[in-house]
Formats: sequence, structure tokens, C-alpha cells
Amino acid sequence: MRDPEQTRQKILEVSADEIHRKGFNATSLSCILARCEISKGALYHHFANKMELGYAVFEEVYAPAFIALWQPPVEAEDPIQGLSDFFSSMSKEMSCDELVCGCPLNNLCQEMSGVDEGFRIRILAMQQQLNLLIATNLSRVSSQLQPGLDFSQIAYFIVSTFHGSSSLSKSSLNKELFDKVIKELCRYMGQLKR
Amino acid sequence: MRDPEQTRQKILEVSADEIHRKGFNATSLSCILARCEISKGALYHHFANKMELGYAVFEEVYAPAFIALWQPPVEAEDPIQGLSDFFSSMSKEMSCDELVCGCPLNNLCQEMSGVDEGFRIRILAMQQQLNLLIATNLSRVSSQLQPGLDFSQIAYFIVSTFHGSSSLSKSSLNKELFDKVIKELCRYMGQLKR
DNA sequence: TTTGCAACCGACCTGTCGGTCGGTTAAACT
DNA sequence: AGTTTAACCGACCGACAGGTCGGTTGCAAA
Repeated sequence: MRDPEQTRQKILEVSADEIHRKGFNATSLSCILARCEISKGALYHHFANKMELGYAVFEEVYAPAFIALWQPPVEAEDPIQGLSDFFSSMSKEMSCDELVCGCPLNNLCQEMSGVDEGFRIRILAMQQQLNLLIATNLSRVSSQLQPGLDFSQIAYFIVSTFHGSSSLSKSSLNKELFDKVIKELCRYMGQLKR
Repeated sequence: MRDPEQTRQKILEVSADEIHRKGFNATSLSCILARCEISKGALYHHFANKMELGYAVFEEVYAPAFIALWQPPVEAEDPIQGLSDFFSSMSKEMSCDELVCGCPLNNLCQEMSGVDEGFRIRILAMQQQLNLLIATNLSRVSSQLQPGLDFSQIAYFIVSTFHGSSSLSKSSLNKELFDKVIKELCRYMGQLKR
């Protein structure tokens, strides 16, 4: 009946969802407790405080999910095509509600980077890891790309644009503007090829 | 001695700075009162509540400043060159502290769009106004650009990338990554020309 | 000079937040 | 069966938020 590991996972899962939707500060513990149907004591048995809970959500939920999301398209034979399909499928398959929540990494970056050092270093590490992932896979197929390109620069550019486009859909509440940016992003990426 | 209009302006100015640095929710009225050296009664004499203060800051401080910032580069003879210089000068002339605060419009978009309808519609209107500004000025020089371009799409793309790059500097605490993205953005914009 | 009112003051209110802690329960081991 | 301890409970706490309101002050018109 009692299953501490399951309790912990439930807390992480619910917290991840709440933080994704509302942001870290706007997420209240009482709301998490209600959804998990546990007491405050249970939560504080598993996590020292709200910050540590936030770090755990980042490391055990967001980070793995983030890599699992980006790795397949980037490691495709043709990463340019992989990323184009990846972005395009988002506007098609994601519901408006999901889209409006944005990327958890970018959300936390905006909200927490300037406020908490623990979040900042974790977010930065994740961004650098993603950048390396994209840049190395672009250089892998560099023979098919235009000469003289800075792959790290391009990787940061692509991710920045993607995050910026997520921001747009938050205010427009629909996919239209998001689609526009993604279209142009795909056009840009296509131009990287010879 | 008493100058209600000056008091009001002071409140708006200080609030704009606080909201820019900390975000809307994290900005406390008591902090604004302390910096303005006024009482809570004075603030609530001029503004109905915190939300209305936020709206006033947006409309009377952010929006005019935003237009004043973007209009000159976009309305230059060569808007592509104007925007390139505009972005490049940011990384050179802005201090790290300023850069890390990000664009007030984008910050509020991320924080408030999903939470408050009043903010959302104001932010969206501003984004559309900026988009129109850029798109019309690109079409103005369309004879110098490649054929078949969607100017609105390009305008949203440019702004999205810029906002995304601001996000990057928040976690890295330096200009390096911001510079990288801006460099690539300028390279992209250069390719729009014939 | 008196009067009216906008401008301003600040003590106080209510609600919610993250966090604490003494107590209870269930399960594993001796 | 008795003992220990991790797991969990929930009443309670202080801090601080936004917001209220009766009272005071200064200026301008009558």
C-alpha cells in the first residue's frame, strides 16, 4: 500500500506539469498536494524545500524529456530535414493548449535564471548540451552544407528562434504566428544546404 | 510642492523599471513605494490596483519606448542594414546587466499572456504593430530583395529570434551567446537581399 | 477667511505562501 | 509479539502580499 518511490514520482510528475503551466513561483505547494492527494508532510519528507523540488523536477523530468525530444530529429541521417520535420510536426500535432505552455526549459530560463543561481547553472548546462548536440550533428553532414558555416552559432540561432516563436503563440493563443516563424525557420535551414 | 502629475509619472517610471527587472508578479508595491518615497495611499489614489498600474506602465512607458526604439532602424533607407546595425549596437553598447533584463515586451509576454487577458491583448497588439512596421518597410525596398518573400513571416521571424537570443543571455550572464545569435541573424538578413 | 476637495498618509485587514513539528501509521526485522 | 523506523499526517506559524479606509494636509476658489 505504501510506496514511497511511487509517491515521489507522483510529486515530480504533478509538479512538472504545474510548473510547466504556471511557472515555478506561481506554482503553489498546496495545489500540488491536492492533485497528488497527499499531505504537506509527505512532500517535505521527500524534498527539503520548494527549490529542491524544482531542481529535482528539472533534472529528473525536464532534462531527460528534453533530450529524448531533440535527439531523434537531430541524429537523423539528414539533421536539417529531421529538424524541419520536427518543428513542422509540432504545429500540426500539438494542441493549442500545449503550444501555449511553451518549452519548459525556455520558460524556466526566462523566469528563474536571473533569480536563482541553482536554476541558472542547470538551465545553462542544458542549453549548452543541446547546442553541442545540434552543432556536432550539423558538422557530421558538413560536406552537404555550405562552406564556412559556424555550426555552434547556427545551433544557438535555431533554438533561439524556436523559443522566440513559442513566446508568440502565448499572446496570440493560436498556431498561426508560430507556424509563420517555423515556416521561415525551415526555409532558413534549407538554405544551409549546398 | 504637491504635483500629482509628477507623482504619477514617478510611480510609472519606477514601476516600469521594477517590472522590467523582476517581472510583474515579483514586483511588490512596497518596493515601488520605497523607491518613490510615497505612501500606499498615494499610489492607490492614482491607480485602482496593481493590474491597472501594470496596464498603465505598458501603455504609457513600454509601448512608446518600444516604438521609439524600433522605428528608426526600420525606417532607415535600408531597413536590412538599419536592423543589422540596431542589433549589433545592442551587444556593443548595452551593459551586461541591461542585456540580462531582456525586452520588457517579451518578458511580459512570457509571464502574463497566459494569466491575464488584459495584458495579453495589449502585448499582442504591440507585436502586431511591430510586425506591420517591419513588414511594410521591407516591402518598401522589395525591389532590392529576393523575389517571393513573405514579409510578415520574415518580420515575425526576426523578432522571434531576437527575443530568443535575449533569453539566452539571461542564463549565460554574458553577451557571448547573444552575440552569436545576433551575428547569424545579421547573416540571415543579408541573404534576403538580391 | 473660510470652505471644499484632490492629494496623500499609514495603520490595519485578509488571504496565501513556504515551511515546521509533534504525533500517527504501516511495515520490516528480531 | 515487540520494537524500530521510514513514511506520512495536518494543525499551526511567521512573513509578506495586495488592498482598504478613516484621517490629515495643502492649495485654490468663493
